Amino acid sequence: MPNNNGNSKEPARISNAVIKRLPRYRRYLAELRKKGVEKVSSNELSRLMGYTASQIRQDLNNFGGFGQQGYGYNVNDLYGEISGILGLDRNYKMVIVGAGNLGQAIANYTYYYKTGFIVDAIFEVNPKMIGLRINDRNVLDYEDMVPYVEENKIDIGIICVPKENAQEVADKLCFAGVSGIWNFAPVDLEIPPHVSIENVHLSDSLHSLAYHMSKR
Amino acid sequence: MPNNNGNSKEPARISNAVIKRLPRYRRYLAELRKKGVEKVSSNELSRLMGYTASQIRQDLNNFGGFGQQGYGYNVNDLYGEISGILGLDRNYKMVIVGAGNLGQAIANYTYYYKTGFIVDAIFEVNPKMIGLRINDRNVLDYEDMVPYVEENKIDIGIICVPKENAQEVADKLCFAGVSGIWNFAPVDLEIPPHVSIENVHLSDSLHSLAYHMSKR
DNA sequence: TAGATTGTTAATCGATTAACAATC
DNA sequence: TAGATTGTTAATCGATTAACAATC
Repeated sequence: MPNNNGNSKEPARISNAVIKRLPRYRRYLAELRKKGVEKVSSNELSRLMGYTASQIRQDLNNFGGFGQQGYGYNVNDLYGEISGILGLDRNYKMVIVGAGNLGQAIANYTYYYKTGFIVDAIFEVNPKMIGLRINDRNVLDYEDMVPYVEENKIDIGIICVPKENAQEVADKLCFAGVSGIWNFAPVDLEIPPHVSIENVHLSDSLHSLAYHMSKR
Repeated sequence: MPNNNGNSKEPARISNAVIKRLPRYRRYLAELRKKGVEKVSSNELSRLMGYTASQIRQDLNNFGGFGQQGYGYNVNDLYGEISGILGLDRNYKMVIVGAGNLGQAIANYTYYYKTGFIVDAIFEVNPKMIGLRINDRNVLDYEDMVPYVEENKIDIGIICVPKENAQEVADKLCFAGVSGIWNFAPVDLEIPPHVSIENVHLSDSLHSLAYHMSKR
């Protein structure tokens, strides 16, 4: 039964540390599944992933008792449960804003599409690009973004514009009704509380790599 | 004076949580500097960044007493100190492995170049791409990667190949002597202890966005 | 049944926050 | 000097690990 703090209506608040580990669990379970492994114990997962067995059991028990004493966890079932917890049992409609290098790279990825994240269109201000097609999606005029997002019930806006314009784009996307923003601009954006945001700060990532490299 | 656990030779081990915040401090300080702001207190930074003033002072004091009682922190100086701590006071030579969408996108970024991260070459297995130029860099044969990395004293290898090939690429890069790996493949790589690794797991990022979106 | 392994409580560890003396 | 704000110690909070009874 899900741990819900003794209140049978409200689910317990899950810490961000746990949430960040879920996609990783899912990757390892996908791997095991592909290899035809049927069951896995917290101890085996521990050896594989480097978390303690205790942490693995704690993490999973935030969401329910998916295992069986004396047996372990069924790989397939657990994979399905985690996919469900992550919200991967539905599709997400996305738009990319900014058809520069990064926007194009993301548009050309087929991986997301395969897993239910569907890029619907790409918006751009540069008139030379408007009307082109990238990986079968239309490059549309940024001016038309708000009505498009409204009419097509877009779920996620992917921000691939220079940092100077990122906040304005975020404001428009939120106004138009997205419920998630995937931000690649190297700034922190202000977002209304009902919208989720996930940042991919590539420069921050590179800088922390530099830190670790220089401290040796 | 740097906090060094009472041992004057060994610097204190800095927690990863702190290190991950450093690039963000640096971004905000860069912003302030650009605006011509001369000094900033932990309280002002707190309001700006959303960390507690106490945490900011603790974080900075891991590395030294950069502030002045009754005054605060000099923006320029602190920016320089943090840049130095991150190891951004030198250049890094990099190679990209994999000239697909992501590899090309990274090659086309000029931002890294400006800040001392220099893409030297791009390696690819596809013979149709070898010999092309992307943003003024040569696309070279993957077969020639190891001697190239050795001869040119490459610091960082950027892995932009499919996940099936990522470990092999990492092994070769480490053998050839890189000291850092920036991994974009959605797998966890085994790396010798003297090499640093930073992962950009885009699918994990998207999946945690999906989690937050579905829990509302 | 006996052995294995979970679910869960308790103990530990580490990170964040609060408080305040030092000092510019 | 008085006021402001740091540097730093102590208190609190939360996350991880250990332990073990429950149970398949």
